[in-house]
Amino acid sequence: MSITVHITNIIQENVIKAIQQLYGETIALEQVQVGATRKEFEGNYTIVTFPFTKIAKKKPEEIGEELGAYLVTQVDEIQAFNVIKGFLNLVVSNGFWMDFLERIHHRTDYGQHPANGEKVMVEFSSPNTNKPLHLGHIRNNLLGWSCSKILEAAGYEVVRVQVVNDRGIAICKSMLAWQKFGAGATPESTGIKSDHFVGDYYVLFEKKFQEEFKNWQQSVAGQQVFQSRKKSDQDETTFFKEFKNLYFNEYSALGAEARAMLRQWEAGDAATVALWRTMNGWVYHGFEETYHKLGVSFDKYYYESNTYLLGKDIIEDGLAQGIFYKKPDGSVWVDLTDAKLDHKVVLRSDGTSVYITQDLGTARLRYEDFGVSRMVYVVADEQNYHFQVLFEILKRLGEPYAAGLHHLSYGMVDLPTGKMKSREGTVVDADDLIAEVIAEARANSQERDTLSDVSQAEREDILRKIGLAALKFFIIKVHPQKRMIFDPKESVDLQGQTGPYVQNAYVRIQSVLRKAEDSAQALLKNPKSLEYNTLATDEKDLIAQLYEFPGLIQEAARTYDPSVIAAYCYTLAKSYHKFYHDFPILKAESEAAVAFRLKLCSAIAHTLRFGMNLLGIEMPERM
RNA sequence: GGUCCCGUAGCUCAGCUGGAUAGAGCAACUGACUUCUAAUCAGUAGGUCUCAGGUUCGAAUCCUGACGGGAUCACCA
Repeated sequence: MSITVHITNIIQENVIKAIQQLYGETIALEQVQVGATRKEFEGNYTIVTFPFTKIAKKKPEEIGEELGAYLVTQVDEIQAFNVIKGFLNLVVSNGFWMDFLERIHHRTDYGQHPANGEKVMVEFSSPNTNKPLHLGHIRNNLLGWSCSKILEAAGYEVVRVQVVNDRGIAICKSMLAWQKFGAGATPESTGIKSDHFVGDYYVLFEKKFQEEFKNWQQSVAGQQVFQSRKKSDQDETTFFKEFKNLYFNEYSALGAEARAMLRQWEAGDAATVALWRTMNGWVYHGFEETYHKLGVSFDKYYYESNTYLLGKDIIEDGLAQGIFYKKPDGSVWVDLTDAKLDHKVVLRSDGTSVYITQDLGTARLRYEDFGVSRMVYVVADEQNYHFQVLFEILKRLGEPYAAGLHHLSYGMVDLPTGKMKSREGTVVDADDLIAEVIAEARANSQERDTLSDVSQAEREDILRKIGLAALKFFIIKVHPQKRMIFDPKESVDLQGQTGPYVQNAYVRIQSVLRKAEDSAQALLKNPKSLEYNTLATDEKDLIAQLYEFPGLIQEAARTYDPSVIAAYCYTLAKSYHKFYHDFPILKAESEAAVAFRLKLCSAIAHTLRFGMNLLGIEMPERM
């Protein structure tokens, strides 16, 4: 976007001048409220005059009249005004809108801000390697991806990373189950997508473990434990449910084997490490396929197997600086009670790391790797407390990037029946879901029969774009902070406030431009459009909406909130659909009108495409 | 129990740095395709913005307190 000052700033500054001249008081910029004029009134921008009544000692209406008169004479872009109660509505001149459209209609990157020299890291996805990706990961990936795109559009250089949790007891469970029951099967030999293949062994382990646990519960040993350890009024079922973890760690044969495997892995046992590499390799292969389908990618992968020992040096730093303290047993703590965050262990008494030690170390490592001034962590809201603690510690340590840390926290995706639970088999698988939405788009398209003349490959590409748009838009349009409900049984909507609705506005424009053929190019360059001086309200509104786009991107970047871009794209598409319905374009009343409307269409198409791209949504040329 | 988040139409969601009559979509009902793609448009109906106080010229929006839902408060990750 050009460096031109937004018109609301011009208005604000002139209101300040007017108040100075008329009433002899100096006010701050923030005191001048300039908003968009509501549809029912005439005008583009509205100033609220109530706050000035004390300064002016006049009625809001009088102030409105006086300010309006001043602005019309002093500001070229303001053509007229009207006052309704305490609201001063300003009408921006046609010339201003026309000039603006002339400047941007050909720009495919309208909305892109110039580089600001700042580098920001966005961490997202961050899966465990024992299970395939599910609906929760989809929300995470979409938020992370669009957040990074928005930051780029706002002028940042972005580094996309993910931290892969590739170690620990969970992957050992899959490994063990495969070793014991797999009989040498591979993803290739079974034809199962490789991350699902590994996930199936994780599920198999849990199944075998449950069987073992059940048998033990009936055994003499199990009953003895129940009798001796149960709390007074606890029944058998409840007791054993709560006892599960302890059983795994202290009684289970399978548990012992899995833990032994983890120890061997940590000791660097060659065979165990080889198996671990093989199975994680399968998982990564499957993940990449899903990422590819989702349209996300990463610049750098951090593996916890490499980073889980990091952070010890930071502990030393913190102790030296007196930020941490050591307990007699050797464990290291931080006192964050003055930040309302309690005491927190940062190193175990045996000298090994806890989760946050690793995160401290990884933060510093990333800074050393990329020199970013900001880091955004896209992680579900169940970790809010963890990130408050992490950021507070990094701040106290005086890390150079500490002021630029942000936790993009998002709510869980619930099913109509409640939470997704893997144990109850209600987890919505990412690959299944993607396939379903595309199938839905296909079914819908067949009824419509508008794509019968395109090639098979092209049609599949279009359907893929439509299906994914439906899914992505549905998720992105909800404010990240809110929990959202997703009903997988009810097929994703393709009509109304949806991705395909926005795509359709774009497709209609492309269709018009195709119809205009050669003349379109000439008309798009035709300065005659400037002679079109009877701008209808709908046309003016469309240009005014386009005008707000760059500012909105900044807003979305500032608040790390992609949902505002989704809302914008929808509103713009809605306005266009109405315009398209009510106004002829190629058969407009004059050559100037045709040229103008084509430029308007072109600008809208570019903006919609750019905006949807920020959400990770591709635009088809037809549908 | 402490802390944090959420509560807006039957359903899914906007609006929340205080401003005009609280907006969309879905579902329901009515109408518009010989005219640039009807995945569209126009209309009807649907609200105690959870509740109660407070601040203000003005509160869905800010403050306090209830109520309801969720998360978290491990030498787990």
